Amino acid sequence: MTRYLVTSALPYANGPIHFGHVAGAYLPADVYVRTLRMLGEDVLYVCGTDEHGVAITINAEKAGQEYGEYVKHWHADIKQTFDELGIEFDVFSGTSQCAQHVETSQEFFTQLDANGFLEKRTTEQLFCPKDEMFLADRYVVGTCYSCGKPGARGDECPSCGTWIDPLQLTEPACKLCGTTPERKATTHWYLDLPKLRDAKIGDWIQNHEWKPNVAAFIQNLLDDVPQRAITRDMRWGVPVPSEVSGDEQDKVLYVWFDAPIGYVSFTKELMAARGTPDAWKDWWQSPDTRLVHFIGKDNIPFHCLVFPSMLYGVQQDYVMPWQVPANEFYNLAGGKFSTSEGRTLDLDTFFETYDREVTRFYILSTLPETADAEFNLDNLVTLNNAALAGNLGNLITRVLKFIAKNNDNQVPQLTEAHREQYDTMMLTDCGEIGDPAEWVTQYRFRKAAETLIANASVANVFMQRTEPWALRKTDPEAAASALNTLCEYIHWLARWMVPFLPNKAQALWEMLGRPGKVADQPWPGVPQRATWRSFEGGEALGEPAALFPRMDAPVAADA
RNA sequence: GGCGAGGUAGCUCAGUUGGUUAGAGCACAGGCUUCAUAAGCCUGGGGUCGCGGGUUCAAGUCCCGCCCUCGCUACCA
Repeated sequence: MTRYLVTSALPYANGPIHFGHVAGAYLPADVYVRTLRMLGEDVLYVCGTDEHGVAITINAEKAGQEYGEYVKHWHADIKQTFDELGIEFDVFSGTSQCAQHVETSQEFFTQLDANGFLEKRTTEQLFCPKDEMFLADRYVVGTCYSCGKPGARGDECPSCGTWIDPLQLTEPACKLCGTTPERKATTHWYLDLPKLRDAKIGDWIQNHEWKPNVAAFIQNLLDDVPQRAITRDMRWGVPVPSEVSGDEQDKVLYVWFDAPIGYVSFTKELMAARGTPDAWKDWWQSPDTRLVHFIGKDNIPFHCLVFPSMLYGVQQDYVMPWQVPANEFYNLAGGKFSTSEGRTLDLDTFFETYDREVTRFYILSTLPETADAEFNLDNLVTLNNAALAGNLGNLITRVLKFIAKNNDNQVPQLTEAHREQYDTMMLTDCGEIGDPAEWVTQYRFRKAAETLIANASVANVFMQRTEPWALRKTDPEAAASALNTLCEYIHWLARWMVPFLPNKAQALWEMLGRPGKVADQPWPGVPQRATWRSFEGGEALGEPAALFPRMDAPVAADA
């Protein structure tokens, strides 16, 4: 049986997560997973924080915290944001916390080495004699040899954008203590991407079907793949396995090497917790698995080239990615979200004013699927008032309050004589609009959200045409039948809403007097004339309430 | 510097492999309705598709040049 193994890019445990991340990799994945589950598919959704790397050690030291303490803080912070937005993983671990991660990463490294896909090389690097450590990447600062300006980092000059070779920096200095570093030889391992490309990955990439924006991105990727160093001289990280390292001391796997392996080790952790420690193989080493990576576009090279190369290179029948529905970037009205530049929203304050699920729906409606898009508060308010409050929400209250007032809050009776006419009226338009899930499975989430609203609109038209408020005076049976039909349709909408608005869907479910969790219902698909009705008439309804209060226009931003 | 994306109605955006009068939502105007969250329904106005060339019977859609905006550049999706 087909299995869907869904991952979202591991967020870096170095700061709060923002809507840009949410829109890029997490919210679409969550909607996808919820939809597949209701469709009856076997799905596993894996994520966790990426907790190694130089940026974390620098910032933890600045904050005066232990590395482990530092990443746990951000792990919890990030997890809370996901909880607030209703993003639910099967496992949300972390690369420094997961018990299986070190062993799994080391196995990858050892196997790649044994299979001839690693190369060991010795080069000169900068070493700080005072701190007694090699100055990897951003641990070294200096004057740019290209533009002559100070402030260049060991990897890149922020002034002119030149990709820096730290050995050539003018007046290099240790970022921690300012000491002038010296050159010292060090040995590292390199992932032989050219060899992996020629062995398999090149053909695989060429022949794989990618989402259009992904295909455009990776087109030139293969021509000039370099070998990449996958080890670093530091202590925070997964140690290079001793059987390979030999005499080399204090070397860890480079963070981008061990991070994606987290997808595998977190799966192992989950299965171990479930008491079936070998079950991870059913997901990672089975031809029945469809591996789907949700990422932002900056992660395309990793997930389309590097990680597949690693999965192939260990030669243990790992699955290759099935789809990589990468999104473009989601900006904050006018510029990008950036924690470091203060272009960000304080989510705690934000959620005091703006409903979480409305926010979730707005982000889904504006996802950067094909091009960069932006988050705009005015548009969020407009979407809420027009589509959610005016269309979907008002449909629900106008029908249910009418029934509460005039039919003792019970589902009105359908008279057989009216069934065909009302089925036709309701289902013809709805059939043309179609099933939101069909768009979800094509990763067209904006279109899916739009389809949900368009379907609600069908019922507003139905009510306008049948006019039950007038009809009940002239033909009560017809009026009851029309209202019965509207109840059926809202019953349908409640299930369609689940992936997009999970809590609102549940609230609606209860207003309809339905027991249990709506998320446990099977996906209803497009209503079919012969089978779509399920109310007998006479069922007690719950208390009708407005699901989507109107919002006031936001106060003009002081930006 | 390298790479990439985008410039389509007032606003936010759709526009498959080039093919009849360029679409949606919001906003705006007029009409209808009163069950409902000043909500709903119907109709309408509004665009020489960034600029200049080219290919073609036919281009928003392909090619060349230019202008503008933005992003990435491997440790912020």
